[in-house]
Amino acid sequence: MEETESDGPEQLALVRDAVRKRRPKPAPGTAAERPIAQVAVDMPLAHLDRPFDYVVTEAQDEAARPGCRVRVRFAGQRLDGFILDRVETSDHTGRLGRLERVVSPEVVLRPDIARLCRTIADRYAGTFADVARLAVPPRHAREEQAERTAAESPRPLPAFEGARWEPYDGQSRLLDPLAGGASPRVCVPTLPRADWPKLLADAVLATLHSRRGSVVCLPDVRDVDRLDAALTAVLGGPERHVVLTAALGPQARYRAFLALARGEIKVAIGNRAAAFAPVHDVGLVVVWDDGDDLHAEPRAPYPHAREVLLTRAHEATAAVLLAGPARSVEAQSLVESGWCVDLAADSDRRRRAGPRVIVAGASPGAAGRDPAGRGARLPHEAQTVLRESAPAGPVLVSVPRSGYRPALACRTCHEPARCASCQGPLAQPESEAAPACRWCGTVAADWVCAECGGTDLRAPVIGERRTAEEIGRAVSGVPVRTSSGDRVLDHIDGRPQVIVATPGAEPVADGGYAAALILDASLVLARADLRTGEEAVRRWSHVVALVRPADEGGRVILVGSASAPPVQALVRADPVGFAARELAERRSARLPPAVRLATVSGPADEVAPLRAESWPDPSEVLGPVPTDDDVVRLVIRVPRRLGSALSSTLQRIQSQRSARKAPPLRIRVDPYELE
DNA sequence: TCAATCCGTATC
DNA sequence: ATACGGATTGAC
Repeated sequence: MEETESDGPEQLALVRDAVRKRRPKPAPGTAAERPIAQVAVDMPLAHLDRPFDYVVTEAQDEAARPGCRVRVRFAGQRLDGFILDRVETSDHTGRLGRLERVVSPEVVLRPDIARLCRTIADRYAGTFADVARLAVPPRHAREEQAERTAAESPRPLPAFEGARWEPYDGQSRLLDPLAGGASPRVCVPTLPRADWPKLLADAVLATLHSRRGSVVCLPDVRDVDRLDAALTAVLGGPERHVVLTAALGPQARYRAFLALARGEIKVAIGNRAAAFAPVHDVGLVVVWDDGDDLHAEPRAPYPHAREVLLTRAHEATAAVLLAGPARSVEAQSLVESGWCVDLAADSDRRRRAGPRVIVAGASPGAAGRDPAGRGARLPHEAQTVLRESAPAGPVLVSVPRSGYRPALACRTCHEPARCASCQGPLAQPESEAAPACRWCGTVAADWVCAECGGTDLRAPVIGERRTAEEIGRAVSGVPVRTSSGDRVLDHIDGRPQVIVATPGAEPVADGGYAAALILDASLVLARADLRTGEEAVRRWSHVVALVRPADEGGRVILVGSASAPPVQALVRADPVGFAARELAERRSARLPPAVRLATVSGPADEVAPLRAESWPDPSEVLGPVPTDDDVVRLVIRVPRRLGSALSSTLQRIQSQRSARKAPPLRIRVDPYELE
């Protein structure tokens, strides 16, 4: 602390004396200043989810910084933990134990990230320890000790320029404020053929101009790779950002993590786990394609990267950029509440940027009779476009399912075909292969329908491989390739070729696709899920975004029913209008994000009594209804303003259970899917 | 009257 | 999870 004229030496001495008197005299061997460490112990029990105090010895004093890893004795066991804070006194009345060991002085869980973990744990009715495990990768001691090459004198930061952001009015509404240290919050539906990695990189660069860092979450590794390349180009080299993904392996992952934790690098990109990246002075958080379910963590307490980053932006007063070719209902909700500004390009511009979208084939009536669109799967119009466009460049064919004939049914009674030995579903994995069980692999040699005695099979669902065969017959002289699952094509050149791809596996084409076919739309829309429509628009928007604009001949043929709202959203190039409509429906159906909803799953005799819990008022308790096996599910929904009350009630239920040694129930707050 | 055991509760 | 304390039980 600096001495000022009013704080003379005498006054300082008085203050020091007062402090000394208030503090109990440190026992010999304990740290002179702030001898108490508040420790978050790595302990999954909900009723122990709070800090515990330990004494810091004199020898540990220097290394035992808030945020570092320690080892402590807790209830007779040796456990790992993080120091949350160092304080003068403890509220604990009993005897304090000592830190057994300071594992390393490295600050891996800074107080601001610890606070974020706490907020997220509370929002999702989980424990701090579970969230901290997502935030801090396992230690790699060798990497920590590695002698590091002295940082080269950094190249000057390139100037940012707003040309790419012009359609969204982004220079004045995003980039300039970011560079000036402000924190705008925006939602951007990117235009078809937009160079979105560069758009995101521009925003990161502008933020760096205010000496602030950025955190960017993208759903899958291919998206991360694309942004990685764009950042290298836009930031003038690879040294100003790091990639944080599980695919890196433990050592490289920890190296990237340390560079951020030490403040050497201020830009982190990666998949959902990167949301907690210890970027210093975070000025911007970005979520690309926030509607992709890969942003939802599959481990308890199932946080969503978008919610983590929105929380982080709120706590750190950082800017927010939600971008993607479509718009999630959650993002639309943020726009309508005024929390985010909509940077959508005007609709005329949006229409001109995209291909012409034509609906073909199955009339509404036909779709009702035959959701698989049998016979009309590749209608005449689609074949014409395929033949006309193929000479002009690559054509993308999007099919919802991978494999060859991924499902089989009885030709006579249409019942799904089942395995004779285990009742599993039958499928034909390859062109020449016999039908076999997808569960046990048993080949169904002489299949007989258990319902009607029929012996002929039909395929109500066609996978990408068989589609490629059909396309190959329809167009000759053009190579047909597939991209799906574990055999994904990342990128193709602009020569004439047909690519049959499943959602998320579409390669980027040089110069854009001349045309795209979207097949089996009615099959996709037949699913009865909360997000069926939203998900269809999201996936199809990705396809549309890869095709040349209409004035360069770009066309998209969607085979399905023209009257379905998701199809209309595509034809009218209006993903925002669709999201607004979905949100209105969620409001009237009282579903998230219009309300806060939680599910509690577990054994029937343990879940059923929870109906009588003192839930927040007002609330609706639905069920319990049986799910699989012996598990039932209870649904509780409350107005959004009571969301934190609902979460704390759920936390109390888990605490009371863990205190009496009952196993935790499966609790999900705003689950991604809800049949 | 005292040790062995059980059960509930706290875990710093 | 373990560990401790108080209550309970059973044998002398």
